[in-house]
Amino acid sequence: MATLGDLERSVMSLLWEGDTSLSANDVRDQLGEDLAVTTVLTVLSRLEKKGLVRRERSTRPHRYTATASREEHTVEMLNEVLGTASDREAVLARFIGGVSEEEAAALRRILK
Amino acid sequence: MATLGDLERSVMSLLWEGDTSLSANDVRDQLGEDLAVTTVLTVLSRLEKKGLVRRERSTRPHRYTATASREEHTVEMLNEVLGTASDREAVLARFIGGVSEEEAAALRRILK
DNA sequence: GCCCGACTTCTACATTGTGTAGTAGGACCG
DNA sequence: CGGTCCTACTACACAATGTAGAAGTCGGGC
Repeated sequence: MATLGDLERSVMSLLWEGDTSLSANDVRDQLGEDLAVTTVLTVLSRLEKKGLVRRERSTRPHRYTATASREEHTVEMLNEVLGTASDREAVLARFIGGVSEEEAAALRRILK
Repeated sequence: MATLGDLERSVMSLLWEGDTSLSANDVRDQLGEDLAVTTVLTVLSRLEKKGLVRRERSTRPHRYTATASREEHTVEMLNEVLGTASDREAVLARFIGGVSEEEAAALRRILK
């Protein structure tokens, strides 16, 4: 399971928000908290190991980017959760039954 | 986040499967592994604290039941994940776009 | 070619969640 | 009253995460 800690999530948010790649220092600056750069580097390494982040090693301050968009990642999570269901259709039915009317309309369009 | 460990998940499976409430001993017996009852009790307590399990304290071997069905729980998880999305519709679109044709048909029916 | 400063890697420690279980205490049955 | 059954409390190991210092490396200026 790719469960993220608070700091990891914050870092991913930054990488998902901006469309440019960031260096460890960029990340540290953009996070509100006052962290050591090594802390950020550790987190980035862990995220890389988890496959959520790609690291450009050829440039000298290495630059980091998310391997998938936030939406793609969220969909992966959804599918992971749905994968644990014994009765997928029952779960989908309830889940979809719970979305707003607007969203339901959008879904009808998509399913056409 | 209500993320479950392996043993916790196994116990929840038992409680979700059978429709009767179970005592700690029942759970221990029905799990394949050879665990101490105290282990099972610890896990059940933690699940209770997480709100996944209800404990009947009035009977002498306390009896345990899941507070929600497996499907309900899965839907909760899905909503939790969806809640982290910035663009819900985009996520839903991708997610729903990925289900099988059969499931899509079922969803169309539900959305009517 | 060599050194300095920036950058990365390695190592480390605290905290928390989970698996696992022993031990002690309360209630009941005989 | 003693044994049995059950629960509560306590404990410990292991992994994940937040946090950072110390040590190593690399590129650019001299």
